[in-house]
Amino acid sequence: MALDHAILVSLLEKPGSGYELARRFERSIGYFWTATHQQIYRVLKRLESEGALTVRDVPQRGRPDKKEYSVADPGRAALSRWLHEPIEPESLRHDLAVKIRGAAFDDPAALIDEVERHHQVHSGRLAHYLTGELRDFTGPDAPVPLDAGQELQHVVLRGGIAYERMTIAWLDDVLATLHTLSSRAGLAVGGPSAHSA
Amino acid sequence: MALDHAILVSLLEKPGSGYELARRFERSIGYFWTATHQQIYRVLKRLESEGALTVRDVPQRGRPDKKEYSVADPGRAALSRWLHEPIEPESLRHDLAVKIRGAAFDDPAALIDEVERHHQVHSGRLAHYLTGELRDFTGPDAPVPLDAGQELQHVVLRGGIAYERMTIAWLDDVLATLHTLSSRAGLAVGGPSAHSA
DNA sequence: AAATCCATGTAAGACGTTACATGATTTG
DNA sequence: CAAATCATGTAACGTCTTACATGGATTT
Repeated sequence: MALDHAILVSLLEKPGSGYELARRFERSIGYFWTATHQQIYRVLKRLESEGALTVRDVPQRGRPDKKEYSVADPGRAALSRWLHEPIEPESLRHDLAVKIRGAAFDDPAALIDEVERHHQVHSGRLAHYLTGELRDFTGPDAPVPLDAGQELQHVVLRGGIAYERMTIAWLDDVLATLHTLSSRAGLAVGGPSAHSA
Repeated sequence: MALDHAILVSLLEKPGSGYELARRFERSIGYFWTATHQQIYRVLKRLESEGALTVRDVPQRGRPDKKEYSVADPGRAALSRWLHEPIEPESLRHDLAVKIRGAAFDDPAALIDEVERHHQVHSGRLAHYLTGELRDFTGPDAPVPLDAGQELQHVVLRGGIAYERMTIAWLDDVLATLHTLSSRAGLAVGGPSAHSA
């Protein structure tokens, strides 16, 4: 289960509360793993009961107290064990691709808006990643040289950037295909004036 | 739930048994959605009980009988409804990226073998996709012109090909980063002969 | 006054994985 | 004769998602 390990890595990078972890999963860690706060709270509890984490109650003024979790030695050891185990290359689950193949049995043109919406979302993510890259790794305020942890974070971020660029190019390809098919649909072999069923 | 819809699309493309679907999920549909035979049998039963599918018992000689499922009108309607609903752009779950970030707290060089193994798997998938593309869409035996369904299958396959190419390039980047870090680890600022802790 | 943020949680249900089970036929 | 292929399923368990619930502080 990689959620355990993703949480351990994130807490090693910086201790924090369940709420803070949930925010990180919307940002940097979220580039490659998603989780909701419900999942996170459950796993934090389990990892603490297993001794992998320690908690510290942090009272706050004007805010609910928070529980700050840190990685304990057994947690670090469990992570290290996992790092040395081989894992399966992941398999995709891509709803949009199911839709595209399904469109053959419906109206392909009806998918155009949906694909354009996905295009916008991915363009937004790319812009966000590029901003983060400039801020943390390649801009004038970035540390020089980067330490090992930062180099590794950077190469993961480059993966996210490459993924978004590839996806955007593919969505352009999909849009071109859908446009071709819908203009083709109006035409029979003899030309625009041909009879239709 | 996209497994329902992936099964409906696959059965619209060609009716078949649970076993045959499981094989397809290892191949063409599996480019973008995975499922095991246990999941498939459960969903087939449910879809049939809901009236979305019809079954036909096909006796076979020297083999267990099979149940051939086809999509009924309510199933087609359910698929069409889903096609017109917006879906969320998917979020990644990439174990290897978790490992790469985790490597900062362990030995980055220990990841090299694992990354090379993933590289090989993705290279194999790419070769497999390219073979399929040549056979079905771009080679001399492919139909000309392709119909709408084939064009849509092809654009999805192009997505799989782009994904594998992007991933392979990224894994090269990861390997270069890991090699740089492990050669750097042996060196202190003053050069190879510097003292170590 | 309403919405959003911080901060934590419970509960129910859907979904997915792994292991187990059967049995004939074909291939090596 | 052993292993793989075809074909279907059950059971148990683990994970993930969605909805519900609370309550003060801050922002609009």
